[in-house]
Amino acid sequence: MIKEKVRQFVIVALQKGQKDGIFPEFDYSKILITRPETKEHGDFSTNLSFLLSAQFKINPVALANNLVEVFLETDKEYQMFEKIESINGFINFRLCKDIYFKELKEILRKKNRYGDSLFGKRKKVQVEFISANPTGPLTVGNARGGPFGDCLANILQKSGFISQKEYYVNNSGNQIAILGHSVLKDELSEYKGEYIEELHKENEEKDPDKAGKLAAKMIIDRYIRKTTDRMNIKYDKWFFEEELHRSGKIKQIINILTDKGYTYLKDKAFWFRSTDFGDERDRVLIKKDGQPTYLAADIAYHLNKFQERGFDKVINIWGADHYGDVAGLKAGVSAIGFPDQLEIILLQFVTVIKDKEVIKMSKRTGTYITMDELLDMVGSDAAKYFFLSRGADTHVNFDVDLAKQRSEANPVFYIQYAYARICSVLKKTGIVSSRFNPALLKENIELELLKELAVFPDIIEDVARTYQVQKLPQYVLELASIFHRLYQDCRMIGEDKQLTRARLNLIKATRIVLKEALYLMNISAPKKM
RNA sequence: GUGCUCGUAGUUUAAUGGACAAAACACUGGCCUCCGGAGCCAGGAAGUGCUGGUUCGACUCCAGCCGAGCACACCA
Repeated sequence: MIKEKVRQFVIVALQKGQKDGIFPEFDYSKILITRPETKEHGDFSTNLSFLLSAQFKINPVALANNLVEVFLETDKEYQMFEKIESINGFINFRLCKDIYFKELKEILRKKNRYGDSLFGKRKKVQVEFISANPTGPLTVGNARGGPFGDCLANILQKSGFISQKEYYVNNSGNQIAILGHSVLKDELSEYKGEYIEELHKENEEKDPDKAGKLAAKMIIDRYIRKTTDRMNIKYDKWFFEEELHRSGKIKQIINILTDKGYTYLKDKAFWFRSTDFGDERDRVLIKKDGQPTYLAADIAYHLNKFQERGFDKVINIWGADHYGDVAGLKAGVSAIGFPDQLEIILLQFVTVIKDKEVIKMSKRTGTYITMDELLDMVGSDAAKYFFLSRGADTHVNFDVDLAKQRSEANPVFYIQYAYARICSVLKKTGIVSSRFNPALLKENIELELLKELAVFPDIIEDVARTYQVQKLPQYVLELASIFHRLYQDCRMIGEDKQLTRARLNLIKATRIVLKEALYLMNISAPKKM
C-alpha cells in the first residue's frame, strides 16, 4: 500500500532526526497520513507538525518547515518524492510517478487479487445478518442488513479473514404460536397480509404450534429465501433456533451459567446476573412457566458459534430496535468466556414514505413495504447500491414514489456504464499486450486515474477495520467519474501504437478494480448495457 | 422520564478533530462527421437544528435546549 510506504518513510526520517538530536521521542502511531481533498496539496499529507507542536509547544508552521528539510534530506537516499512542501503547517507529499507506474503493473499482475491483504490473519469471522423473524416477507427495513452484511463479509474475506455468512431463524417461541393462530384465523390471530391468506388456504394443521412451525418453514422457503436469492445473497448457513431447543443446548447453557454462579431464582423465574458484566439490569433466562427466554437461546447460539464452530470473531448486524438486547447478549457471551469477540452493528431504521406520509411498518397490522416490492420497482443492483452507500447510523429515508424515478438516476448505472465502456473498447482491440511503457501516460487525467486505482487497497483495509461499508460505493463512484473524464479527453485507440497500448493497459487495470469492487458489493458488472 | 442514534445545499446522502464542507439527483447554459451521449464541461445553490464551551483547528468532542427515530418485558 502506497500510503503505508509514505508512513514508513516519515517514521524513518523522524528516527534519523531523533538520532541527530533534532527531534525528541514521539509516539509514531498518532501520525496521520491522509489524502488531501485538493490536488494542489499533493498525493498525501500529514498532520505531524500539529502533533509535535502540541506536545512540545513549538510553532507548527516553523516546525513544518524544519520537518520538510529533514524529509528532503532523507529522500535523497530513497528518491520517492517529486515534491515535499509545507502549507499552513501541513506537510504535503507528491510521489514520483514511477511509484504509480509500478502499482499499475501490480494491478495487472494481481488482477482480482489486487487489494487482498493479510490484515485478518486468517482468523475465522462470522457475519450474521438480516435474521428477520419467519413470520412474514422481508420488509424494506429488514432487508437493509442484506447488502450491508453481504458486502462486509466479502471485504473481510478479501482482507485475510475467513468469513462466513449466516441467517438465524427464530422459529420458536410465542411469535410462532401467534403465527399459527394467524394462519388458523382463530381469535388469537394477529398477523395480517396476503401471505397469511395464502398460508391459511393451504393449512391442514389444527394445532396452532404445529401450524406455526410449518408456516414459518414455508415463509422462509417461499418468501424470505426468494428475496435473498433475488439479491444474490448466498448464505453459508441458515441456522434454526429450533435446533438449540431440540439438542438440549439451552439446558446446557443454563447449567454452565449456573455452575459459574451467575444465576439465581426470583419470583419463580430463573435469572442471569448480567449486571456483573456491565448490563444495567439482570435478565430472565427461564420464565416462570418453565419456558426459556429468547436470550437463553441466543447465548446458547453464541456458545455454538464460538466453541463448537470456532469463530474468533462474530459480527451481528441487527436492526436498531434490538438495541435493548445488546447489553444482555454481550454479558452472556462474556460470562461464557468470549469477551470482546462479539461485535454488534446496529442499523438505524428505514423510514418509508408513501404519498408524502410516513408508513409505520408492522407485520402485525399488515402495513409494510416488502423488499420484493422494492426489487420489482428498482431492481437488485440499484436497491443494493442505495442501501450500501449509507452509513449504519444514518436514519435512511425511502420515498416509494420517488424510488422508480430516482432509480433511473442511481449512481450504480453510471459505474456499470464505465465498466461496460471499457469492455467495449477492449473487445474492439482484442488481446492487449502487457508489455507497455507506462511513462507514456503523461496526461493529468491519466495520472489522476492511476492514483485513484492505487487507493483501492486502502479503501478495502479501511472498511475491514471500521466496518464503514459506505466508503466502497463512494470510492467506486469517484473512480468511474475519473474514467469517464479520461474517456472524454483522450482517445484510447489512436495512431500512436505505443501510447494506445499504454492506455489500454491503464483501462484494463481500471476494469480489474471496478469489477472487483462491484463483486464485493455483489452488484453485477455487465459487459453491455 | 431514562438511554441509544440522528439533525449538513430544494431532495437523498458523504466528510479517522484538519486545509476554501464533498457528491448524486433536481435546476440553468453549453458539447458528438471521431473508441457507447446511460457520457462530458460550465453555473447557481448549504456554512452543518439552536446557544455556549474545549482546541492552533469542531459537521465531528463536551454541556444545555429544540426536533425526529428506536429502546426501556418473565415478546421474539
